[in-house]
Amino acid sequence: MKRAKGITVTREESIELGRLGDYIGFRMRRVQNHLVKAFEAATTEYNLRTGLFSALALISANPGISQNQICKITNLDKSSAVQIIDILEEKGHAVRKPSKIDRRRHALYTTPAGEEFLDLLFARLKETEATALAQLSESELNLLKALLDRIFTVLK
Amino acid sequence: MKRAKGITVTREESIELGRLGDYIGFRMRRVQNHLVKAFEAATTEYNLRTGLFSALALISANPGISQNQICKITNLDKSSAVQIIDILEEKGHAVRKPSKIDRRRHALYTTPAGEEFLDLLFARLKETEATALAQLSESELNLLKALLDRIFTVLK
DNA sequence: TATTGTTATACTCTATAACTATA
DNA sequence: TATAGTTATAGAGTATAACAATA
Repeated sequence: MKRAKGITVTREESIELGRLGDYIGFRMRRVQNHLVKAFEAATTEYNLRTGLFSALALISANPGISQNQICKITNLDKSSAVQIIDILEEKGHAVRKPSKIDRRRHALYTTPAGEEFLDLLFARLKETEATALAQLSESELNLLKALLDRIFTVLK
Repeated sequence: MKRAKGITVTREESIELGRLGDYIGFRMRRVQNHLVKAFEAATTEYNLRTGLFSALALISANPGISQNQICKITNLDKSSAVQIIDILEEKGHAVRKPSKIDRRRHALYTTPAGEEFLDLLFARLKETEATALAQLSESELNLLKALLDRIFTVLK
């Protein structure tokens, strides 16, 4: 079963993963790389900046959220958040309004155009994942989610 | 159970993930972010460049491997590979030798120092993952690996 | 003609620090 | 004093294209 670890690059040459193959991190990264690339390929026309999709989705799910709160969830730097919200405002997908509870903050809201765009992006994401995860059954998918959540909960 | 999706940022404010929480990609990224950061924190002293660890591990597992073969496995660009192998050579962890089968290629080999360094890095990785994955049982870990591999096999 | 490795370059993303206005 | 947001800047990573040597 040694072959199972190898990846055939050409007909002749097989490359061993060695110890690398023993780690969850490496296996997750491989899958993650593919999912990210597939989603990027499906959304090249929108030239999505990293973090923009998550930011817009979080604003939609939490009307009035602040830039700082987005940073805390997404591990984004606050200066990157400024750039991303700038883009969202330029494209008319979100707006900054003054916060009523803290005048230092901006309260962020999606626009109708932003919601439409978000629907579109989620549709693309769904297609992307459906293709990638087609080989897993419903219960296996739920299992995978549950395991990932268990790990995440501990890490937090 | 609505609260289960929220992440408490302060005592008062809970942030909803909304539709984002429905996707495997988002859940994997969260976990992946943490694993990567934990490993980086455990190896800051070595100032590891992205891809360097994988490259060294692949050279170790495949003595005589070419730069191009490494690129194919790791999704690294060939110009990035040059930089990484340069660093590995400077630090005395790997060497380029002329390939006997193709004079365009370099055949890459680890040095004893490189193997020692690799042992050290794998030990750090093992500790990192052990902490992160402590809440999963042996069988759950194997299950997670198997599911990730099933997905990867299909993607390839 | 195509591939391996190299070099140079430009672009994106990230990290940092200094600044303002508020708390 | 600390926090939210802004700005500017430098660094790291990635992508691209042009090139030489070899297949």
